[in-house]
Amino acid sequence: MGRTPLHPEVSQVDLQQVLEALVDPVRRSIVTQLDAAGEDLKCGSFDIAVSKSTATHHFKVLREAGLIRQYYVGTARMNALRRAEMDDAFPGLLDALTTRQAKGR
Amino acid sequence: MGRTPLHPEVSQVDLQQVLEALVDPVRRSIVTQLDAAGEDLKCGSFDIAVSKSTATHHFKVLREAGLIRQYYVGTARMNALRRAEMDDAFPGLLDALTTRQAKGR
DNA sequence: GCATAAGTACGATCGCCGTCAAACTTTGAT
DNA sequence: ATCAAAGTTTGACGGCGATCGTACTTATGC
Repeated sequence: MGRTPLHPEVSQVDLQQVLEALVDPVRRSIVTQLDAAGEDLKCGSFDIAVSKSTATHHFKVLREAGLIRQYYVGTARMNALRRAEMDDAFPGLLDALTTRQAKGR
Repeated sequence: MGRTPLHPEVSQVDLQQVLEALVDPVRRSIVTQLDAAGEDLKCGSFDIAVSKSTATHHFKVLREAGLIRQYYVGTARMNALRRAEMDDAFPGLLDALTTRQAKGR
């Protein structure tokens, strides 16, 4: 497995790429689950209804958009929401999507 | 032409539909131009690099997502940003996209 | 009435994106 | 050493959406 995956600086990511990442319901669900958990989660512990290979794809898109940071712990790949950095680069965006109001709708 | 086009209540629109509308750069540009103008604009006065039929399609998507309200004035179709209603339904979302910071990136 | 302006409606095309299965890799446990 | 667990990689497939041109509709102005 690739030792440490590539992570962009959030300053290198543009709004377009972030929105393309967040428009997919599976990926947005990953983000909200991470936000709700308040801790890093391994890929396998998300509640998403897709195959493993599809999940890998979604995590990659989120990582390349600067939304999550990934690192290995044994065989497990952990996922961390890059909240502070995203809030700094795109103020209010994640807030607008992780509100209970937003998740309900 | 259809006299008065259909407009959903914002309460009938879900976040998924709004994001799908806003993820397209042409449509997001329409929204930011409306926001910057601070007044209603006719379809023809937007700075977008697509054909008229494509433009019609984009305005329809924005209208059905509850983002704009359309009405006729003569042969011109006017477009109004439904700011207050969207802010009420999805707090902070439009703010996050119309910030100068967001537009620059 | 006629021409022009401003959009709309309708197909058709084309590329991208989400999806999966299958084969593979790496790590940890027995 | 083997085996299982957890992801990754690759290739293929299918559907949806952005785009355009053409033909059509409606209103305004002369």
